[in-house]
Amino acid sequence: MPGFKGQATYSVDGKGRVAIPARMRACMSLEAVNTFVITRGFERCIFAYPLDEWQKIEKQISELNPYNRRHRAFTRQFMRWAEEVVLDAKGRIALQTPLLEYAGIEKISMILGSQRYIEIWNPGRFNEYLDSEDIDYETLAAEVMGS
Amino acid sequence: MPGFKGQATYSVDGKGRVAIPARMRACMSLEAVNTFVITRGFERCIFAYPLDEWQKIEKQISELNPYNRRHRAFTRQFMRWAEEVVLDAKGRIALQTPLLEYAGIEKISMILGSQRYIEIWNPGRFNEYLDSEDIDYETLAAEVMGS
DNA sequence: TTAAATTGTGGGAAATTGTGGGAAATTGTG
DNA sequence: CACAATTTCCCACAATTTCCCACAATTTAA
Repeated sequence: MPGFKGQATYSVDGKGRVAIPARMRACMSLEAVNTFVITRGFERCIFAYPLDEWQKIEKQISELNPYNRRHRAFTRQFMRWAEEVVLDAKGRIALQTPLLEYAGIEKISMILGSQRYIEIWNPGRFNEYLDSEDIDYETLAAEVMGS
Repeated sequence: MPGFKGQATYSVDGKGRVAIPARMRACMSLEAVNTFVITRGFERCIFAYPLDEWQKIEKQISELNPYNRRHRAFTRQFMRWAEEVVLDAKGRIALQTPLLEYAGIEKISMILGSQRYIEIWNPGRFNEYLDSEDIDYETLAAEVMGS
């Protein structure tokens, strides 16, 4: 099970459809049955989980205690933005308006493979993110992966 | 058995009918036989459980001790607002006046998927809830799902 | 280097979904 | 038993979504 890799800049058409790059589609397992769950991601982008990966997360959510106020709050926030979408015959998914607004995406989107999931960004916003977050590749690597 | 997800803003007509979004209807198991149990929810919204899910909860309630005063109190409060409703041909359910009043719903309702059940809110009240409850998505996630 | 296959883009037609309202059936009341 | 009020069932319409086809660009194969 290889993770999602690579990046691409694709157009978003009038119906909110975005193509998922073929080489990323090729990484999906059969259990995902050509289905993604898209939702609000961190840093204002859209996350797209292949169905089988999403189900692992949802299982954790289902084990929370619904009589605990904070657990309820999290379940609501987590689930209400999520949406199951199936690839069409041309390998595209449809993104609903609320998610597009959240991510500030209009005509153009940037698609990143990020191991277990795919990220969909407004290209400009992604560059701002790179500038704002103090990301020096080597420093970051040492901090996160270093001893 | 995927949980309910997504959100929608739908109208409530003069007869108190609300459509359940098609995406959510698709999540119901066959055992639910197109039936929901609606009741008072927490945070002043309406909860709608698919019948099979409700039955699991009712089973837990049935195991409470009827000779314990607090258990009796909880059982009363839990059961007396509950109502079985069947989807009509267009995928709607009818909400009775007492529940609509409890949730403060008039013309417009907000419908949230929340894993095991669906929530129906007055949209304004939902926003107030978001403001009042301290909900920063990332903070909440860390708190509930562990660091 | 050319031909064939695949991939990304767009749009029209068909099916589904959400909304509202009227008529028939049911219920409760006097 | 009759009447009013409510609920259920059914139909019509508009909006949206889904499905399908055409075409251009790119990649792969010969």
